[in-house]
Amino acid sequence: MEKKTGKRAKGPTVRSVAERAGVSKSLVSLVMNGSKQVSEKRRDEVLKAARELGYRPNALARSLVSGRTNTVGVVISNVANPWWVALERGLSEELDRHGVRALLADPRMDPEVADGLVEAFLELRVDGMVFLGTQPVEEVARNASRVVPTVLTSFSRPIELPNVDCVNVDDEKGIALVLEHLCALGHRRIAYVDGSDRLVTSDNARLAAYLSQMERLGLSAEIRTDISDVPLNEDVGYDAARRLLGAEVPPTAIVAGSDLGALGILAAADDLGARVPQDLSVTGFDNTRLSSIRHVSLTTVDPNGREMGRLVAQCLAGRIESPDRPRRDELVEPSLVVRATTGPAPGR
Amino acid sequence: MEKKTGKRAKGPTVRSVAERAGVSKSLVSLVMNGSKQVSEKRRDEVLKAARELGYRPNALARSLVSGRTNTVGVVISNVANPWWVALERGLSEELDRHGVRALLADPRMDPEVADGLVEAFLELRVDGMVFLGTQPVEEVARNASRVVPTVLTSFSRPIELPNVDCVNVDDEKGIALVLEHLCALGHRRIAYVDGSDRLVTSDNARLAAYLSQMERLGLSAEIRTDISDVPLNEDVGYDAARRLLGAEVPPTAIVAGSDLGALGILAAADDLGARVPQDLSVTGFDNTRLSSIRHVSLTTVDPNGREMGRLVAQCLAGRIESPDRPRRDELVEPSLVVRATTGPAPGR
DNA sequence: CGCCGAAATTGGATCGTTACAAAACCGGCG
DNA sequence: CGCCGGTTTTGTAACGATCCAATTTCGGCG
Repeated sequence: MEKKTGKRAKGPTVRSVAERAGVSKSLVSLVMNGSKQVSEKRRDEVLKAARELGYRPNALARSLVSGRTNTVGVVISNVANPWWVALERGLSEELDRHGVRALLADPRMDPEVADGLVEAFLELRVDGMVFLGTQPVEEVARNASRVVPTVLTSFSRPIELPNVDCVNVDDEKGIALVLEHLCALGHRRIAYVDGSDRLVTSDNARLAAYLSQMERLGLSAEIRTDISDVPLNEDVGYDAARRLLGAEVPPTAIVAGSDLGALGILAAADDLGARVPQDLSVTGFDNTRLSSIRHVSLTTVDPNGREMGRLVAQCLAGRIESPDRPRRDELVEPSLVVRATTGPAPGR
Repeated sequence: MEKKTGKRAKGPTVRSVAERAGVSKSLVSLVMNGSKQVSEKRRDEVLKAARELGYRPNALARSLVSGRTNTVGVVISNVANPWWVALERGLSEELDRHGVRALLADPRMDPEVADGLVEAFLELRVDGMVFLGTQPVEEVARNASRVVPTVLTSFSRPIELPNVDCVNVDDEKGIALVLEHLCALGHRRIAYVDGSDRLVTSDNARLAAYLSQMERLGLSAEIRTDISDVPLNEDVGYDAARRLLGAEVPPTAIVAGSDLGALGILAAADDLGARVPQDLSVTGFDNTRLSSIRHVSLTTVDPNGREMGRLVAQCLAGRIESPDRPRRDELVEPSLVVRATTGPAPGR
């Protein structure tokens, strides 16, 4: 009847509000943006008209002219493994404070999908990008950083790009906390289990930390590692633990590079009849929800994700403000969460 | 030097590409959208110019005129509890197939944040919205559905709104699978543990299914429930199990309304010295990553999240096509995943 | 009463794209 | 050579907001 079929019903615009309130569209714009220099009277009239029409500003049009979207894209490497939740929370909270909103995207572990996703964000003209975790996105992140302010966080290995800020947990400190804890419990034969991303096995910060800290503690002779060439997961941890525990002189404690890996170790201990923590102590890394489950109660390192997220947001906000300022490389202090999987070394 | 300070560097536009290729901007637009009726020669010239300039179409401008963003907003009630992962994956995959991208948002369990998020999506003029899980978003979802095609999924209770599609797991079927499995193992004293969202305790579909199915199996006399008035989590499950197992004639099996609840039950059994599954069988619901951990190995119901996601996408795509078509209310068939927490009833 | 400066309001240009109708091109045919 | 039908190409008007310079309003003051 009143609308041409085929066209979708258009919502109210600044124009229709202006007509209804009997003012110019410029004034409506001023009111909607809370300008101080409009008279009380006009402001009320405009707001009333807007309410009556159910007016909602069109962010597309706004951003087109203003050049800012107040939106940042967050690419989460692997949504299935919820270590990122605390980080994302801190990030969003802090961004909120800057009037910016985070939109999340899941690349589904597929580099091509990741590519498309980032492309979509860039076409949307987001003000910045955050890459959360290495897996399928490293190359993509590189490219994005040439176009828009970018922050990387929780990459498993150091990345130095011009104009890109990085935020990471202090792996060295985290591993040190674990080893000191185990040492204090009398452990000496402490093994380390981890995986690696497909690209490089060489610079795994946690592994490096294990090696240097063992040395510092005078335990160089006890160093034993089992490093897979795929990312650490439960199965990888399980297999590694079976190998380590099957040795002639098995370790009394196993440190894993992630909570998931530690779970695999726990399962292996179960299967081999080793009691935790009486016969074997096990630690994880990340303090995911998994580790806090009563049935698991894993001693682990809390990377302080919320704080990391907050830092990421601050870096990003800063770089949006001044895109060419020198790069920041932040380390966040982790803490140790002692639960039920660590105890005194056997025979002590 | 060459750019006025203060202004952010503007990227190449359809106009600059046109100039460089020596054609009109209309033609550039046609080429970028893959129109069939441009000559080979022009097409190549334009593409070359675009490549050289690093041109990237501005989705804001495009959407402003076309009226479509090819983007849908997905609000995930609680990102921390990863039951939604499979669903989101199915959803995104299917949307991809329709040329639509999903942007996720985390309301952080805060209704106000949820409100702001949805408002932002609407201002971005997304083509549709998906609400994934009840918690803080129900009212918000109601409002959104008046403005834009909307699909609800995994709401804990049935919602009937005009023009809103719903996709859910068939709770009745899922509970039936569990009870039949336990019955076949010889269990009769099968208790049920669940929570509820703060709004309504009354219509919890899984609880209702438990009641009706127990009756169907001739076990009306054995019905025993422990329903909390907060959402089911590990602690709630733990407390419920302690109460149930402390009874004079304790159940030989406990069915939980979620995996997390089942984990609490497992922990309680542990603490009370009840062996699982020899003394007590336990089942969950959702088949989250948690349940598949070797150390847990929970028998649970798999809601077939991927399929649900796919259906959500189809509903949404359909409703974007024709916003006023009758509402669809889909149920997805779940399946039973038998792991290590269920076994023959004691003394059998 | 007329004029001043500050405050309030407005018109029109602009952002980067698509839509649409009009114009240019092109080979062949009468 | 002029004209015809069909394909290519182009100019111009949207889309819905913001920005900015120009204009109107207004209270007070000489």
